[in-house]
Amino acid sequence: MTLRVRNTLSGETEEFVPEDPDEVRLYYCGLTTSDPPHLGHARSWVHVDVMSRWLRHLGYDVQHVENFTDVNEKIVARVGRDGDDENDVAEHYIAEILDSMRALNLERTEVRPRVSEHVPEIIDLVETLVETGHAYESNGSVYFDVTTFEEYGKLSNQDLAHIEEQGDPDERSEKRNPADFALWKAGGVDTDAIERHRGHDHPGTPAHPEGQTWESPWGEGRPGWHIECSAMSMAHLGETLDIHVGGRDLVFPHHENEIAQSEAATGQPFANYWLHCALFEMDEEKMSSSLGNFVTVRDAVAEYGADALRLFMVSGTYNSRQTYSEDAIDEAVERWERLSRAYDDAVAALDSVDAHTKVVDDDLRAATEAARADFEAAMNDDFNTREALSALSDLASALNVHLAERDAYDYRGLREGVEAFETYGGDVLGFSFGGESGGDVTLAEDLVELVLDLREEARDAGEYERADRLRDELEALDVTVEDTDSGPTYRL
RNA sequence: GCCAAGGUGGCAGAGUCCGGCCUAACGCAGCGGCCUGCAGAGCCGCCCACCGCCGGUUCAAAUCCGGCCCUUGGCUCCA
Repeated sequence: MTLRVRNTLSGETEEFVPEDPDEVRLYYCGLTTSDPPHLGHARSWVHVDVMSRWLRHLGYDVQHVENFTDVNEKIVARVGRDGDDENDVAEHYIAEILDSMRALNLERTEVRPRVSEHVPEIIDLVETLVETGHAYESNGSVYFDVTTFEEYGKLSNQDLAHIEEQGDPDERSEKRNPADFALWKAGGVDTDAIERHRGHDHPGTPAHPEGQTWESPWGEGRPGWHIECSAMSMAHLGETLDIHVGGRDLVFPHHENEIAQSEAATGQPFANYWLHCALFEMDEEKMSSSLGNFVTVRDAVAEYGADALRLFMVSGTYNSRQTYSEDAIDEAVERWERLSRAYDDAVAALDSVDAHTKVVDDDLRAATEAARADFEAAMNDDFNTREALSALSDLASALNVHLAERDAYDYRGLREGVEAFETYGGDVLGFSFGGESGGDVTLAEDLVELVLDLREEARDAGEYERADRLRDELEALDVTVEDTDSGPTYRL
């Protein structure tokens, strides 16, 4: 069984073959450090994280690079509100981004390059493009000449002549063609752009915030938007990437331009597989920072927990848009409860069984095998996390049936089921089964158990009214009590 | 207008590239039963879709072909 992926470049699902048989070089277009990360970003993060985890599961050494765009007018627009200067603002949001990533249980990426630390590489790349005739200087700015790259438009499947028609010929008189894009921008920041981004929500900020500029062969200036990803990915992963991932909203112009400038400069394919994550929709429009219709990762994790959120994200496939709503997340919370409960119950049963038991449940073992095979097949089919999740649900059902209908447990069967949960649900989908208990949790557990002892005394005495009141009071504190044959259990 | 991705049950969302096992998965919600002092969880079962519309190909189509309608994304900063 081999991995197949949907490649935006070809429009087809292809067998995945990395350049190096043991390694996968993956680049993901990261965030601009000017706003708090929201669930839309988290959706892509989680999917890329799962892709990377699956590739590791398949045995590849994954080099996963995700950049921070810390040079941008939007950041300058935040100066005075979120920091004293551009770098300060960027640091502020990078800290929040990293916190959010940790909170979502994302695996750490190998390299997290920043634009501000790669200006020399950017200048080198621009110089190469100028020297080879693919770019030209104009009033201290440098533009990529799209007519010099025959394949321009191949990713977004657009005709250059048509793109040219869309451009505003008056917008930049210094460009040769309307579709040419800036590699290097002369002078300081674009004050119009800053005012646009500032909107009306930044009272009290300086009237004319300064943006940092860098020395270049064309004078003082700032890098263009698209060039950074080419320069940084090449710096860390070489001229040809195996996989380039990003949001579907970046296909044009950003990714198209990355291909043009990179391939024009190196003569090599920039990325062999282009994967695009679809977006969240709220009330039939995408969730985005600029529309203001977002929920921050911080708030969502606090309210629903990382596991329910991750489950919500992977309950759609990465390349299909997904509807965001409170109801949809509530469903994910319920699903997560079901999965984690099945796991917890299986582990508890396993702990109670003698490892030398002769009990064998063929149904359970067969169901576990089937779930494993289904999960593998689903992930290999263009990372179909939705199908994978259903395989995990099937496993949960099989374990529940075993626990509910057998009076003697199959040790090996249970152990295999639990291990499958840990491998596929934990290692691959990134759920934290079993939970973790810190000092406060331990104290809370002791207290809950104390209350439960009192409740058992009441129940034994037939004082159900008092017993139920204790249970209700615990429920009000988010402690769910459940009575079982072997005594009460609870979940925090 | 052009490019791209979609339109599947109350909701959500797979399956469509490689037509038949899809009278449509896994779930959530709802209903009934088992279990239980009760509740919850779990288990068993049920309810709800002829897969946007029209036409075509085929022994056979949600899946292929043609046309149309609608939604979203991109063409300006954006995961």
